[in-house]
Amino acid sequence: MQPLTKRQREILDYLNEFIDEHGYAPSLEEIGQRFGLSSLATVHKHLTNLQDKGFIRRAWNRSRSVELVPTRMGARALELPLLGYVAAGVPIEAVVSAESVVVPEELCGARDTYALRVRGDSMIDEQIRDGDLVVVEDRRTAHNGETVIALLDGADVTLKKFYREDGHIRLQPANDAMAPIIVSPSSVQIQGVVVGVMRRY
Amino acid sequence: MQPLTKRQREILDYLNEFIDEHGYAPSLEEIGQRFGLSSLATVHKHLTNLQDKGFIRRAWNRSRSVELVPTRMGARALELPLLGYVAAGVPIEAVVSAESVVVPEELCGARDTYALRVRGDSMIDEQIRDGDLVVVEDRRTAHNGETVIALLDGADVTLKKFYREDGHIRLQPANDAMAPIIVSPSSVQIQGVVVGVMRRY
DNA sequence: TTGATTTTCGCCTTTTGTTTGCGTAGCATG
DNA sequence: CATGCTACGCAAACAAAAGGCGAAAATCAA
Repeated sequence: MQPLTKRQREILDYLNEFIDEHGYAPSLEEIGQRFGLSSLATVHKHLTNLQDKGFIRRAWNRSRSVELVPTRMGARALELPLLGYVAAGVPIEAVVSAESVVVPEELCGARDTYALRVRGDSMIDEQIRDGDLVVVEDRRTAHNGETVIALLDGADVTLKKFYREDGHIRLQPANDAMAPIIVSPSSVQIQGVVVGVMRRY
Repeated sequence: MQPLTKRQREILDYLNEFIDEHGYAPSLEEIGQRFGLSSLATVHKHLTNLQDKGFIRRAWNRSRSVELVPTRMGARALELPLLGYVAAGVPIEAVVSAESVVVPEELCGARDTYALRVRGDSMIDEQIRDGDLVVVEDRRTAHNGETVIALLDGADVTLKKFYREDGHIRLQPANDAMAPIIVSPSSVQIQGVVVGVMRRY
């Protein structure tokens, strides 16, 4: 969508306002009157320009047929670093200036947030599949039932559901074919908590 | 992207601010006035440099045609209309100016795209759960295995996997507890194809 | 058909962007 | 130190787009 000039912006704003108020578009004359234009040709030219730039649509030769095309731009989103893969092994190497992903602000946590690509089907029953992108909020503690990025004995990193039970921590894969990992609180380190999932077909 | 000089940074910031405030770009003279430059050539040269370094785009010889190229922050994302719920019943009422959702551009299809909130667990085995947001590309045809929004007999709308088999269409829920729907091609109308999924915890 | 509305056609003025030529200052390099 | 490069600046001439006019033609809806 191309940028507007001052006049075009004024007219577009007026169209917006008028349609919002009346439920239908103004006639050429009403527009001209609003802006003190004595020639409808001028108005018509403006509308044509707005149409060329993709801000409105018009049915040919129909009264009050201008339609605002949804602008759908300028939305709030953040570009999060894509730090690597998660499943097993040691995926989170804080590679500087690696890839990055655009994520809607609503999907991000309050604190530092990053993204990881999921490898394998260990969380399949939690509706997280191979290839999905998980949005991870960087924190060191988790509540029961949350999906976490956990570091085991300073070595392996996995994506599991987190449960604190008496005397130990249970890391539960959401997959019947896999067994839970039960460890002492001292040997597990929470790296982050999954706050969002994104998938592309 | 190459680094900016001090002056270029100032001008880029001003462009940002002006466009954000007015909805259109400043003219060369307005820029020059803001910075106390008496020659438009100076302004012009700055804009050319900014363009060469990839921070702005300009249409040739067009008024107020400078456009900021999306930088790291506030990255490329679209605001798609959230048209309602999908599961069964008739969810897609093209409610104007209803809610909307911010979706990364990468998740959107090429054509018109909108979002729906998923109700129920009919697609649970496809890793789409109750409450998820599906990004739907508006089209009328689908390939085998794609997840589609289908309209049955002009009445019910459902979210199913699509299979064209000899003589009929099979709409397959991804849930063992549910039976597939088998209908003739004439009584099913594809409304759109799911191209993305988003979930927030 | 008639009245309301939109399109189109010249022609004009104003606004805006582009180009060329010239000049200064800072900085790095050979 | 001279040389060349880049950033930054001025002024004027020019070209094109944007904004505007009035009238006539074309279209649509009632």
